[in-house]
Amino acid sequence: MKVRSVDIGQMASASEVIFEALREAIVKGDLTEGEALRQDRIARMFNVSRIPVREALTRLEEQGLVSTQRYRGAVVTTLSTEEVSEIFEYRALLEPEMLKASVPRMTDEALRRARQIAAAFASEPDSVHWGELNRDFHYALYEAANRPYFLQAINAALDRVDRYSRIQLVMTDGMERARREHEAILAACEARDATRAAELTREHIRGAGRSLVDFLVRSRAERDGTASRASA
Amino acid sequence: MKVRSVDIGQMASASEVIFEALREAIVKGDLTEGEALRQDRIARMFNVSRIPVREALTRLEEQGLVSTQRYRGAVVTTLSTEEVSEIFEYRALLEPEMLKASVPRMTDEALRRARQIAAAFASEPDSVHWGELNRDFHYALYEAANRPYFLQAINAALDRVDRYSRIQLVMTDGMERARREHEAILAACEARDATRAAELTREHIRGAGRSLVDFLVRSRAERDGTASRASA
DNA sequence: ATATTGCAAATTGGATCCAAAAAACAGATG
DNA sequence: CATCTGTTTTTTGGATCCAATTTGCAATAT
Repeated sequence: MKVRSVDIGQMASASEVIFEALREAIVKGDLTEGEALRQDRIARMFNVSRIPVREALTRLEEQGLVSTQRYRGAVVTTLSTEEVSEIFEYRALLEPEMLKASVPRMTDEALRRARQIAAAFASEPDSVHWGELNRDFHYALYEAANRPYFLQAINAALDRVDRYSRIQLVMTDGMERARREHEAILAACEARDATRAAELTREHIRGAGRSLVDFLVRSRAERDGTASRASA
Repeated sequence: MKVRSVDIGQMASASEVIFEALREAIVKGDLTEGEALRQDRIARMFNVSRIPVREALTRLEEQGLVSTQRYRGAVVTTLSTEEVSEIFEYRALLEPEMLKASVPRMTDEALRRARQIAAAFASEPDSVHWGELNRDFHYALYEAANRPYFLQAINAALDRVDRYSRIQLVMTDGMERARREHEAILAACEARDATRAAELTREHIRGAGRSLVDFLVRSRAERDGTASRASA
């Protein structure tokens, strides 16, 4: 009898493992902006040579999560407030369009899943899994649009600003507000009102962007202020 | 006397050179879809080891220009008609927005440059530099918007579909039509009518997308037809 | 004390070598 | 003849080694 082997998912390559680990660490904010990523150190952490580490860093650079200078190594990218603002404008353009395409095609099953995730938001007001849930929620809404390129673009944008969003969410009332807005967007989807869902999404993103930029401007001004006082 | 060294632009790394060369070859269509990219062969072409070649291929994969399978190497990406269509929708969303932001900020100098490039279109109906000119034209129009992330996103999308566009342009009346539409967009910019310029751009891209997808569907159907006849 | 110069250490980019996997091929078997 | 099987060849992923460059630091000069 032929036993179909179960190895559907290939054993991941070393560089893949490292790439995913670093990517998650950066997105979640465990690696802070400006932090240097030494090839040798990372290689030892994973018990591999520097070669797969370099491949992972190359990919991260291509995604804009780290920036490297020749012979000087890689550091976690720091986004200026202008860049954060631009990325939110970008999301505010793409995501409503995505949702508009998705709503007419969403199955009841997809709506149920989205509602389930929305419920999880309410029950878990701590921010540990917030980013994860946020992704899942948006993914559940956008999935039916069946636009892989759009989805990838949206995810890339999310990756870049996620760590900033997380900081802001816990420091302000952002979490409660996001929960309410998600609820409204989901309700519009359930009512099959694509236009309204898109409009709400646009405002949701614009609002989140504004308050994040605001938060960054203030906290950076303060930091620079104390820094200059300290150095003076 | 202090002589400021002149090496403003660092000597490019080997992987950078290879990356740019392969990228251009793929975008221009010199490397055709599905073509295998052997590390060893490329390494010998550039007189380097496989290491910088692998870095270049990793970057190309991250940009979606090649796709690799573990232990099986890299091939130039083939886009389905659905993917081409989606990328044009994406461009049709981003580029008008970009232009709308750009028009109010365009200097007379920028307009002059754009007009100069538009003139070059007319004088050089051959398609050799068409893609190049097309990029330059759009870049001249979008530059003033001062949105690097949008620009990068647009360029990435252009890179993916450029080689298909080029084929279609020479096979149909696309070149003449594009020239006319560019003229109209530029006129709207010169009249500082951002809304109209954006609308024309959207239709320009939508139209180009439709006719390209149409062209691809037909030429691929024919190819598969002859192929199956040949193999039968 | 501060700026400058000349090593030494740390770090990266690339070359060479080796192991693992896939593809190509040849012979055996139904 | 098609198919299976074992072997050889090709090709990729990763380890180790070396060269080029930057960085840290000490000694010196101003």
